[in-house]
Amino acid sequence: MCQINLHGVILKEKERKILDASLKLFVERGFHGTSTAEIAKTAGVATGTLFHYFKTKEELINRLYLYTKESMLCESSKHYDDKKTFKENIKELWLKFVHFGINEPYKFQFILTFHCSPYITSLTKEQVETHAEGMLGIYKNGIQKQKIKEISFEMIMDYFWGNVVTVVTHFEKYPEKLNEKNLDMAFELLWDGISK
Amino acid sequence: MCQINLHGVILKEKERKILDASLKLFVERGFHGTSTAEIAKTAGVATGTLFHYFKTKEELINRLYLYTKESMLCESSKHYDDKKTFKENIKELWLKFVHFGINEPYKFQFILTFHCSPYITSLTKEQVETHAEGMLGIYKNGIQKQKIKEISFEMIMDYFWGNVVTVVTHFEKYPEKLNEKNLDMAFELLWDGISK
DNA sequence: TACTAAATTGACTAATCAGTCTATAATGTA
DNA sequence: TACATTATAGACTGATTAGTCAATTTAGTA
Repeated sequence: MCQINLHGVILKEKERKILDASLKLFVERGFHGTSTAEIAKTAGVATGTLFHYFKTKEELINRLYLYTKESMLCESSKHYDDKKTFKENIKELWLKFVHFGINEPYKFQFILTFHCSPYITSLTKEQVETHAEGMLGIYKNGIQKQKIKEISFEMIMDYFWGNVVTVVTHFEKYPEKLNEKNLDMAFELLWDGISK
Repeated sequence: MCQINLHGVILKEKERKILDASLKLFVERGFHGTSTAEIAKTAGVATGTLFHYFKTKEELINRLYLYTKESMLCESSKHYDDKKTFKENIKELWLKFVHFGINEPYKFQFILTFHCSPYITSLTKEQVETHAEGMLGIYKNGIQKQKIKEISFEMIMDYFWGNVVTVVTHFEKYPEKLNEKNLDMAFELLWDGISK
């Protein structure tokens, strides 16, 4: 459900093609390494059409950021489930991100590369809730139940996200190793690190 | 000792200034986002001088990669010390990388950003030994002494390096949190993850 | 000193860039 | 149908780019 619209706005077909072409090219060659002419050509539209939908190249990358980040977050918006153990709750969230990274490598890489870049305005960043939302509930719960170490929320957050990135990158590098057993082992590295 | 020369070749002063200016600008604005004119201006030389030392912009970034990566590796070339415990050995290596990242944020960020970029040729990558060298000895030792989990070397390597990146990035974001206690806690996250 | 090679300069160039503009086609609406 | 709005196209433009080149200075050597 959460695929063709962005903040509730349905994307036109050519707009979509431009975003998809940009995603591929920005990841492969970077922002300045990709010309608007190349994007238009890859998307199969004229440059005029590109600038009809996106006023500037910067607006294009900002809209692309919203597009990719929402695509990731809508996969992982679930909240804490009391019927499952604490560890299972964390693992579920972890797996959602890891699967997103594996199934959508371009979107994942784009978020990684550009979430700290100067082209993405702070206004854009404010428009998407961070992936911290899901984690905050889990963190409070974990501290309260004394399941996780007494480490600051910021540290756990960065550690959790860093672990997701590591694991996704690892299985991208060694795709033949991707199976449930290795995925479980990778999660244990994280879990044994943060749990008491 | 290992600062002004590169593969034993001593750098001329202007060559040095060009590399330093490039490092700053490439990290801040990216490869294509930085013009050779800007680099020359920042370095205080003419564009002709830049192209006298570096045939092309690509050669410049490749030499810069060698320069930064050697700068990192020469800080951490020590081998396994049997007088210390296994954990202490790992921690020492870990701290070397973390300190490098904190003390040389531009070099660290440059390596992070460009080690997977298409501008760095595979020939260049072959010229610097990977940071795997120091780790391999530790890994074999750890498996043999049954101190670490039975996980593939590649996974442990990626996990170790991912952790270094996470920790450096974290303390860059929250510099007020940088102290020995928090550094120790950060290491425990890694250690408890990989140790049996 | 006299000669050579290397270092340094900055004006210059062909190519490429983001973005514009005018014309035309498609779509919606009354 | 008649009219207005939106979508699409691609040639075009002024600015910027990586890299060149001829002229000049500096450094090394005999």
